[in-house]
Amino acid sequence: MNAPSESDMTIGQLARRAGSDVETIRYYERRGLLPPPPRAGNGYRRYPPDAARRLRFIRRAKTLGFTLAEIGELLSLREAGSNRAAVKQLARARLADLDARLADLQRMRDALADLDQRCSGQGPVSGCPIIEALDQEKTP
Amino acid sequence: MNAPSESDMTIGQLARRAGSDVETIRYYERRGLLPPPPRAGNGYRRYPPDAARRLRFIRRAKTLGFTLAEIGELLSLREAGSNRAAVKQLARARLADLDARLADLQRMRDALADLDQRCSGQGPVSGCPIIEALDQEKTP
DNA sequence: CTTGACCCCGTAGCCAACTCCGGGGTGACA
DNA sequence: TGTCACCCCGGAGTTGGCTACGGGGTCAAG
Repeated sequence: MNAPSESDMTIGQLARRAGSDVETIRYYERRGLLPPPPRAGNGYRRYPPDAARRLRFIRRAKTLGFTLAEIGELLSLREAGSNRAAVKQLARARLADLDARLADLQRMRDALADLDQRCSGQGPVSGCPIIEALDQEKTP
Repeated sequence: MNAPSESDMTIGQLARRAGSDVETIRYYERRGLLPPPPRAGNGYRRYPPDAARRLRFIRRAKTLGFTLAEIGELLSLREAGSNRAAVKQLARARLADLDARLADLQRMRDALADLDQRCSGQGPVSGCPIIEALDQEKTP
């Protein structure tokens, strides 16, 4: 059993099918996100069709902001058939992190947009609201 | 002239006064953000009082999201006494970058918040909306 | 005279997620 | 037989902004 199947792919074929990159796939394997596939006689990796599914899982999880470590956890959870609570906990942690980063960036954006609006863009640097804001203590 | 002044600081004093760190100051010097200060007879750096001002400039610019490279540009612009337009251009570029990152994070956040809300947190992983969303093609 | 805080230097390590390099084997096609 | 795309591997390099390390000098207090 487990004979090489017609539908198996090389790493390049997998990369194309999953919209990924050969080096990235090898990297994920080193990281433990992808199980080492069986090898053909020449040493080439031979991927079963569902390897593409796993790769796409990783890609989608990345678009939600999960780190590779977290994605590894998600994949384990899925395989272990464990409780949904663990998944939700991971999502919650990621959500909290996203909210924190959003708040930080939003604060930057608002402050900078305000300065940008107040800077005419004309005349010498001295007196420029942007430079002045950076230069001196804020007088609240 | 340029004799060591009473008000000069060692690097540690500067760090405390500017709310920074000794190692960070030396790093900024290597990066070219801070000019190499004159040295005392024992080789110690001796900073004039306005070094703290420059350090605080850097710190504030960081809170607006500028990179150290951009902060270096801002400092040069300030010293060169050049046109305000260059400053505004830097601010605009930073603003555009912040907006892009905000949009990206916001998209992640919304998608993840939606999944989180739809996941009961109870029961087995199979059927969990979060895992399912990652697992299969979106059906549009 | 010793302790401890401070200072000097160059270099290496850290984080994430790749990305590239060099050197070498494999396989389909002309 | 050549050539070209593909595959293998281990290891180093990239980005940004620090942070740590090791080994050594300096200085004021006690």
